[in-house]
This record gives sequence, structure tokens and C-alpha cells, in this order.
Amino acid sequence: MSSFDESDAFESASLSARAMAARPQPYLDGLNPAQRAAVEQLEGPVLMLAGAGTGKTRALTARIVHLMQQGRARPNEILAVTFTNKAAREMKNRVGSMLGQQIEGMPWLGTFHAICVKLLRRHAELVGLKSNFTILDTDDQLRLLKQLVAAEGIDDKRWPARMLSGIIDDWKNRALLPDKVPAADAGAYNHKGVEIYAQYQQRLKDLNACDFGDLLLHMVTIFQTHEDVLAQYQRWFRYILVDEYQDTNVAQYLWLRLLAGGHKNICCVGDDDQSIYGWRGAEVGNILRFEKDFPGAHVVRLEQNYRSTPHILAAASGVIAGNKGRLGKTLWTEAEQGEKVRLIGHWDGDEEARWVGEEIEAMQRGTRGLRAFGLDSMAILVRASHQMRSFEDRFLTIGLPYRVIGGPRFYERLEIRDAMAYFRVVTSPDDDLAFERIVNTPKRGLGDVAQQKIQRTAREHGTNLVEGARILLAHQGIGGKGGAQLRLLIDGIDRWSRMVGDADVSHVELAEIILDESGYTGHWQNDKTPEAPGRLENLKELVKALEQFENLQGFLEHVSLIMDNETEEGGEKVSIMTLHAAKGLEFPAVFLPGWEDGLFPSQRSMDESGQAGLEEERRLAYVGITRAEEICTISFVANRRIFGQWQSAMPSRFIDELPEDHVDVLTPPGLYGGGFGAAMPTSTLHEEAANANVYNSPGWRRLQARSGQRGMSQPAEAKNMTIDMTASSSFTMGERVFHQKFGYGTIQGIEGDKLEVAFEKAGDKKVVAKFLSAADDVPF
DNA sequence: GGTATCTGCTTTTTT
DNA sequence: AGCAGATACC
Repeated sequence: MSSFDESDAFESASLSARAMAARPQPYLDGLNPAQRAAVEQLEGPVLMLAGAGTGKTRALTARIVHLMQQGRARPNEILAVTFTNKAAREMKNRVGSMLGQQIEGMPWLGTFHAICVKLLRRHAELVGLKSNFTILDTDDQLRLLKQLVAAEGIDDKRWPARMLSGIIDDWKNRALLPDKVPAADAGAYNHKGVEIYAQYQQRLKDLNACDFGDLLLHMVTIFQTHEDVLAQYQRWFRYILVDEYQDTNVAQYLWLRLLAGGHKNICCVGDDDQSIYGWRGAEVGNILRFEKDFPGAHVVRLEQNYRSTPHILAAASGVIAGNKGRLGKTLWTEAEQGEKVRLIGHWDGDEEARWVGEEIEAMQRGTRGLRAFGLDSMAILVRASHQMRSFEDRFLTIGLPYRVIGGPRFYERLEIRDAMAYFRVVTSPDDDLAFERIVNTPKRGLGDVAQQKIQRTAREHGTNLVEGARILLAHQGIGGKGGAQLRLLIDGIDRWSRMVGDADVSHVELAEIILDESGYTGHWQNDKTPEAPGRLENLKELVKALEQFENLQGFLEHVSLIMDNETEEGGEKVSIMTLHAAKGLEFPAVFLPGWEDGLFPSQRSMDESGQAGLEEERRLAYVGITRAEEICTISFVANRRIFGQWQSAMPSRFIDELPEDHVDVLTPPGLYGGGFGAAMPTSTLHEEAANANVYNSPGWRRLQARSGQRGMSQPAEAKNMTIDMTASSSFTMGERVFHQKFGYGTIQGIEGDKLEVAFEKAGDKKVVAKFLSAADDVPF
């Protein structure tokens, strides 16, 4: 067998492993040559450059199976890292089914964070933690920072703790401990950033806790400072696989490089063109630099696409070609040409939503020679979540079933966090943040003053808050109603803590007892607000979820790491999600609305990160288009309301980058023939102005040229209605003006482009200049 | 301690 | 516009 040519392979392999290796290899069947190469090149560094839809998960799982069947490594000697739990789960399942049996466990297949927790629990003492440390969520993290910021006497207004939390996250992503923060960052957070960062790390240690960033950072630190520990794992993990390598940050990169440092058997899979998480610390540079980092690396390109039609691929390739510094891939497919990418412009967001709704219904029935698409096979991918609203509104009114993917998660809800804080207090007494959260929830008459007393006592005695409260009570340091309530709470915590190890009380029962006796359930039962029933429902669900775990601790760990909320229920639905959430997914029909400059590419992204920002947006466009299997429909609008203000919009520059030969321009129903007067009965003056803009934009003119006869030519009337937007702020005091809604009025005051107008019917209003026109210009 | 009002902000999000 | 967080007020 040709794949056995690495000579060292069998020296250490057992007889049984060799027997395994002699078995047939059905998992290799059906792999294309590139995939096969990526699977069979087991030794040394391998970079699998896997374009969208090229079967990388398949190759990755085949590689894992191959490693085992070749006897190169036992399942527990393979380190396979993903970013999300979903990806880890999928890989586990696929390895299992490829193997034709449930593997006796791949304990080291998981997310970076899950694997690091496992490692860190074993070596916690090396970074000053106990192995039962708690993992703080962003909520706790922020509260802790707020305390530190307040203690420094910093004006939280000018320097929000949130900002600092972002800065610290960033440092941690870059694997920078407080003493390693570069001088260039010394000015961060009003020159106090580094100092508070150091305090924060100290507080975490005191609390026997760490945040998400620490999970990786601590392991990197341990590996860097304890050669023996590192060597142990370098030997243990005989092969390393990494998914979505383009999304790794510096800390993750260092972690991998350290672990792979011995044998260099590391296989990284990724696609530089799909790097869309730069804003949270991902370094595309990691994947671009791979061959330098690992000299002699085998680079395998997966370029045969099994997902999309040639037109869709060509459109995606055309757009991404605008980026510089790519590793470069050329996707191809054997699929039929199929439909061109469809492009359509609309008047405004509501109309776009209306059209998409109708189109979805039409496609569901099967239309214009296209096959019928089920709702599950269609998705709307937006740049920003606020775009979802108009679609949801519209779909609700027409009764089109939809599901939003990615919104707020179950475990992030208030009541769930409260309940979990109770569990945490009971299972880890040092978890002060959890105690702070529940001490006065439900209300126990323990306000700021009482809580500060507890804090002070705890600090004086160098202990945790529960203990502090106990001491305070013993010394009658707190009286009245609050004191009595605190007594009850502390007694409760003691009682519940004892039950944790009690074999007669299951952890599910215990959870119910805690929520009941603490008065937390009652608190929501007494609450008359409309959301109270839902919250009680969620609490029930939480308790039910507990059944699947051995104990409370196991559950808490699961929750802190696994924040997903996969509640798939009820029938066929159209999916609505952000482009980011869509990565890794695919749909037969995809709608990509909102392709307007400023929205997509996002203005903020370009302002903050310049060319790099634009390129990341472009990759996002690439990700969006490549989600589509058969039909991809891009749309943009002439007018969009942003932050409550109407703005005229220009078609996205990415539209200009779509290769013409692969694009079909559709005619929006409202714009065909007739004039604006007929088509747009509700149009207002500013909208006409905006419209004139769009019709003069390069994007629109090109559309016009392309669409030929089906024309979206600019109606003659529109030209005459063009209003000079720059001149619109040149109103003068006392001038008579017209506003579509408020009617006629007189200018009373001018502040930049905001004008104060006394309307004859509507009274005094502040209005943005572009909503106004000189009274005698009004064309009606 | 609970509510009512005001202010300011507003991309993307996993673990 | 719509929301969250903070402040003001009862």
C-alpha cells in the first residue's frame, strides 16, 4: 500500500494497530485527489487550503479515521480543535459514522476553550488557581471590572468599563499578560488600562476564577514556563488537527505552535478568503504565514466545489479577486451552469422585504422555470442584525414562517444567570461574583450599605463573601429585616451545600430546592409583568436540562463553555441570520439584501480598519455568495432608514465587482415603466432627491446598461426633480419651506443641518435640512 | 426600593 | 427608531 511509505510508522505500532491498518479503507473512496492527498499526508505540517464547499470536513474526518486505522495514534492521542461546539459535535459524529462505530471517545476533540479547561484543571496550581476554578462569563467579567474602575475613581462616563473589557480581551487574544503589554498600548484607557488589567488578574486569582481569554492564556503561560509539562503533551498529542485556522488569534496560534513544536505533525485547515473575525482578534496572518512557521509544510488546495453552480462560484470569485495578499485558490465545479446570480434594486427597505417575501412564496411554489424550494432551503443573510427587523415584520404580516438564527441565547437570559449564580454559590463558596448577584435577588432588603458591610468584613478577614456575611451576622453587625433575611440566605446556602454530596438528593431535586427555598421561583410567581410566565418556563427548562448531567458542577461547566441554544422545532421555515452566523452553512437559495455602501461594506469597518476593514467586508461578501447552492439573489435599496433617519443609499461597491456575465438584473415591479408619480405615490421630496443620487451612481448606471430592454431607466420626470442636496442646508432664517409631513412653515433657527421650523399646522419642530425644500420649489 | 424619565448609542459574536 | 443604562424622583 502506497500510503505506508513513511518508514517510522510501524516501529512503534502494535500488532493490533497493524491489523487495523490492513483493513480496507472505505473512507478514502470518493475522495478527490486533493482531498486524498490531504488525508494521506500524515507526517509533518500540512496546510489544507479548503475553499468554500470543497468538502473540508469530510477530508478532516477522513484524516482522523485514517490516523486511527493506520495505527498512527489512538483516539486519545489525537488533538482536534474547532472553534465552536457545533463544529466539534459534527466532527465527532462524522468520525463515528465513518468508522461505522461509536468511537471509544476522542477526549481531545473539542473547542480551544473546552480543551484548555480540561488541561488547565490538571495544572491550575501552576498559575495560582485551584483545579475547581470557575469560569466567568462576560457579565461577571464586566461587573468585576466596574468595581475596579470605580475603586480607581475613574469617570465611568468617559471611560466605560465596557471599553476596558474590550481592551483586556484584545490583550488576552494577543497573549499579553499585564507585564508584557507593549509601550504603544500604555495609554490605553486613560493610561490606567495596564494597571487595572493587573489588578483584574489578581482579583480573578483571589476568586479562583478565570475568564474565557484566560483559559488559553494560562495554558500558553504554563507551556512557556514549564518545559516538562509542555514536553508531556507534545509527546501525548501525536497528531494535531485544527479547523478554521484562519480564525485563530495570537494566543491560539502560540498554543498550537508550542504543542506541535516536537513532531510538527500539525494539519491546519482553513480558508484565508473566509476570515471574517478580525474584529475579535483573529489573525489572517496566521494562515498566510503557515509555510514560514512550519518550514517544509505540505500545502494542499481543495478547489473542487461540491456546493454551488458555476455562476455562483464565478460571482464569488469575481468579488474576492479584489483582495490583495491572498493565498489564492480557484474554485471549480462539475455542476450545471444553473441560474445567474440575480440582482435587484428596490426603493426602500420595506419594499425590499416585501419583494423577498413574495419571491420566497413564489419560489416555494416553483416559478419562472425554477424548481420548487422548500422554506428550509432558503435563507436571508444580512450584514447587521437590525436589518432583520423589516423582514420579520413583513413575514409576520404575510404569515411566512421564519426562524432567526443566532439571537440571544438561553443561558444569557437574566433568570437563567440568576439561577446559575445560586448553583455556583452552593458549589463554589469562593465565587463572590455569584454571591453578589444573588444576595439581594429576590429583594431581601440588602441594599448597597449592607452589601458594602459584607464586603468590608470579608476583606478584613481575608475570606469570601459568604464567610464574611456569616461573621458579620455572628457579631450582630447587621440588624433589622435585612439581617434576618441574610441569616435565612446563609443558612440556606449552608443547607444546600451539604446536600451537594448527599446521595439521597439528586442534583435535579437539589436545584429545585434551591430555587424554591431561596424564594427565587416565588419572586417570579409574584411578578405581574408579562414576561414573568416565560421566565418561569425557562427555569423549568433549566431544571430539565440538568437531568442530562451527573451533578451540578458538571452542568455549570457545560453551560459556561457551551452557550448554544439549538431548539429546532416546528415545520419548515425560512432562515434569517447575519452573514457571520451563516459561515459554514449552505442553502439552495440565498437572499443577500442590503448591499449598499455604508451598510455593506460597513462604514464603520472601513473607518476603523481602512483597507483591511474593506477586505474583511469583501470576504464577508464572498462568504455570503458561496452559501448559495442554486440561487443567489442580491439586492440593494435607494433609501434606507438608519438610526431613525432616512438616508439615500448608493449600491454597494461590491455590486460593481460582480462579473457581469454571471449576473442577471431583475426588474423591481414598482420601477418598471410609468413614472415615479405613478409608481411611488407616497414618495416625498427627499426621497426624490435620494433617488436622483442612486440613478446617477456608477453602480446603477451599469445596471441600467446591463438590463437593457427590461430597463430601469431613469424616468424623465426624475431628472427634473433632482434637488441639490448640498444646497439644502443653505436655508435662510425666515425662509418659507415645505415638509412632506408637516406642510408649510418658516425657518426659525439653524444649527448645522438641523433646522428649527415653525410649521403652520404642525407647530414648532426640529427637522433635518434635507427633509425640507423651499416652498416655491414644491413640485406638486 | 421601585418607578419614571432622560440620555446616548447604535456591526459582526464565540467561548 | 428603539433600546439599555443611568439618573431622578417618589
